[in-house]
Amino acid sequence: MTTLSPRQQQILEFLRAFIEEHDYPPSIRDIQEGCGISSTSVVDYNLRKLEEKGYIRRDREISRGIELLGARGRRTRIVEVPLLGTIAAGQPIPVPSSDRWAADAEDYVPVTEEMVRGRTNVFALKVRGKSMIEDLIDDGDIVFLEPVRHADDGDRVAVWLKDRGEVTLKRIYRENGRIRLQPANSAMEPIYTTPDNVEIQGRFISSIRPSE
Amino acid sequence: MTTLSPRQQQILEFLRAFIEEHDYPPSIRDIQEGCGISSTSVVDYNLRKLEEKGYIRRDREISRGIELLGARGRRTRIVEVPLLGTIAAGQPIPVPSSDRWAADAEDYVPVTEEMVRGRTNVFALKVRGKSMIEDLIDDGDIVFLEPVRHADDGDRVAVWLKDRGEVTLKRIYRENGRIRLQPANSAMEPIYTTPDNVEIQGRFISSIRPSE
DNA sequence: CGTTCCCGCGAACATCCGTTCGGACGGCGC
DNA sequence: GCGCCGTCCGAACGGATGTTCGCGGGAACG
Repeated sequence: MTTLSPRQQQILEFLRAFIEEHDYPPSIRDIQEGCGISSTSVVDYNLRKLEEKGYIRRDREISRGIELLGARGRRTRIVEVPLLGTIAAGQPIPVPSSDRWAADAEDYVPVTEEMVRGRTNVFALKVRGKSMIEDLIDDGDIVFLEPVRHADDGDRVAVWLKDRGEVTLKRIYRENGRIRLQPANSAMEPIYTTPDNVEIQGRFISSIRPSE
Repeated sequence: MTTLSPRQQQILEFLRAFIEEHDYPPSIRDIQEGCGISSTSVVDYNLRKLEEKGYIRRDREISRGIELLGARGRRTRIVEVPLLGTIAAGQPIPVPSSDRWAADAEDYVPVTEEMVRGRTNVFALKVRGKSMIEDLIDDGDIVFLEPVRHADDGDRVAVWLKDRGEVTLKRIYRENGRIRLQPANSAMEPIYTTPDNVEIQGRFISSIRPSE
């Protein structure tokens, strides 16, 4: 990335501070005053430079049409993932449909779009228990799942066990007519059951660990 | 919180969508067109209502001077954390100073501010090896550290071992005059050394697991 | 029916604001 | 010197934008 003149650094820093404070970008004249510049054209000139170099994006002819870009000229968006409940809770988790998939979410988890790996309709569950500890999923972690009905052997999936009326996160394996739900915890035994007793609710995408 | 008229809900929703798309608020006339309203004064009227009811904040006389308030409006900010290198690399990692703390970063990791727990000057390192696997930090994970020089017993810290010319992530314990660097991996032995051989570079805050 | 209140409409106004243009200053290479 | 280039200056133009005001329709109420 190209180098910035002192004035450009100053303007960039002012942009950050201004947006941080106001939640909307400054006008050219705001920048002018804030940086002690004597003419608006100087601001315009340097903003063009900053745009060429990929630090900002401008919408021409539009007041305050300045958008700060990230490190490599990219813009990281935030996805609000609905937190639908706890996994291993006694209640089955309603699987979201795509139209009103988040209507009954208690809460939302804001994460960078990288966490959902480009998937759509991702939902989140809070993990209870340590049954997946060897897959590095701890008690209290939040897991992100994509709503799928089918999974491959070895996938980490949230399944609803009909006879137990319970949803659990396990690795799934099909073994000659029956289903093995394998915890990632050597102290725990797998669950064996039949295909008609399980309903796959989602496949594991990623997880985060909330503040300790 | 008071109830909103359909028009006010419509405007509020438009505000959210517009800001999400542009990163700056709409003008009155943007709202007018976007909501199919025939007069700017109607927009102004309803914006006043929204401000009275506490959904937005307005800066008078300032174009696009609208700020979204409230839980759903509160924007989660993104922090660009400099990725300074790999931990357990052969090279000591230069600890950033607060003024030019990120000048030599190879890359930046965008994360929600929750990941840095409100700390400032946080930096990131990519983990190599499984020495902290029982603390749920895997090979390839990215850890976030706050630059500190001192730590308490049991803290997970990045330390520079002077004699090895190496930086490593371990739990630190002081034991009658010497230092024990404890891996979270029962297959590995702790490192014993002397206080003058270690230099604490940062304390563990959180970690993420990049795409698999 | 009259009054009041909420809400919408249209136009006009004053200002805000992005853009442009001519000019100037200083460093650098030829 | 001379030209070129990056940067800055001051002023002006014109469109964008927030604000205001008078007016009207409709619902609720006495």
